[in-house]
Amino acid sequence: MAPLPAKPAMKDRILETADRLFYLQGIRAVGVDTIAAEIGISKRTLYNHFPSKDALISAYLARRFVQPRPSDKSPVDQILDTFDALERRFAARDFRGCPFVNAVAELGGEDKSVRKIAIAFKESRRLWFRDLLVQLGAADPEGLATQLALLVDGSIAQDLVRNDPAMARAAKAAATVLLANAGVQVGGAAQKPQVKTR
Amino acid sequence: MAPLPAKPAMKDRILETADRLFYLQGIRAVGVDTIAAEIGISKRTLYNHFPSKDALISAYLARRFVQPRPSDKSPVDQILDTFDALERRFAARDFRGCPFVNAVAELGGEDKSVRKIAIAFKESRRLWFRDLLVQLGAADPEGLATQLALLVDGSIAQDLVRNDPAMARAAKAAATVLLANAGVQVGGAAQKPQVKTR
DNA sequence: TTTATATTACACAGACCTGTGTAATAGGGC
DNA sequence: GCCCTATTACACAGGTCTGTGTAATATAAA
Repeated sequence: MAPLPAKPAMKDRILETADRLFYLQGIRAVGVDTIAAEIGISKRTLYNHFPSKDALISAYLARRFVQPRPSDKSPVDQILDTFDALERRFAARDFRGCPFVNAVAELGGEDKSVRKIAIAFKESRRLWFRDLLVQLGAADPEGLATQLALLVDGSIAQDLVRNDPAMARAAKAAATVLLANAGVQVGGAAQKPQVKTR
Repeated sequence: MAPLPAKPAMKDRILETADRLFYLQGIRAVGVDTIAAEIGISKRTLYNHFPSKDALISAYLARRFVQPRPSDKSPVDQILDTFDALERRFAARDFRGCPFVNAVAELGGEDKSVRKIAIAFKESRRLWFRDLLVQLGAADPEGLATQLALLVDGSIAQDLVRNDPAMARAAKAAATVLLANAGVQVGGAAQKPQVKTR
């Protein structure tokens, strides 16, 4: 009666490989034959685990949808660490932008399920920022969370094109200013300039 | 001896149509047959004007590389108007992100010429920001120009996924704060808080 | 061993793609 | 009229892609 007979090996291997190839080379650019050949299995086996390439694409994106794990660091450190982590990922040779943005870009807005999971991912990241900002007592946590998300996605898009990890540092610098302006004590002394934005 | 016999009609029509289809549906998703059929010409005619699809792709991206025209508005208005223009484009139904970012995302970083023109475009926009910031006497115009570019690309990526023109307003609000922090007088009174960013 | 399941090799259908070859045709300038 | 160029229709080569059908084979549990 074991619900999982501990035999998810093949399906996981397929997913891992599809993830790597889809992400690095693009979804349309990678055929199922290529994925199967890379693992060393037959195409038939792949289709025994996933009914179609679309199903594999969905599973790929679902696998990429990971929530940031809880941290015991201070909220402001968690926010700023985001940009340090980005910089590290930019420096890695296998970084190729945001898989959700890339999927929407290459599959088109018509693909409903892809857009849906991409929206869900972006919103979950925004809410993660927002909750931390609420803990910090920042002014307008909703708006500021959106702005931080813009900086994240902006640096990702810029790095995708330019291959320049400095984009993450620029985003962090901007985030620092925005946080300080919202009354969050960041590194140095606290300020409350509250520039009016409209 | 007229250098241009005023007969660029066909080539332009091909480019216009390729631009629209490539941008809206993706480059890989649109075949040359589709483009020719959309114009109502034969595929042979298309290949008489462009030697390959790659050439058409390059021409498409080159056509998208437009410099912002000179304006007599104040530099700060030019900067902030950028985000208003973005919001208007987001609201249009035919907006589908940045064509350069999309091209790099779907064609992969291996395609040298595509990446090259994408980098050139991003850098030209950053320099446009930078020159305006120099005119304004802003602190650290280089860094701030990069940050503004991040906000532009971030809002574009977010809108591509979410279809939400409010992303442009959020970017504008963030830009306003960053400008004020750099000592630029924006709408209300000037401030010089100068949050230290490292 | 027997039985059930997973996997394999391999061919193939049907579609789509880029790019070319060719001979007929249209249309404007002289 | 004549000539030149652009365009057309159309077939086709050669490639890739997704997805299926099938019969043989491995593997592991009973």
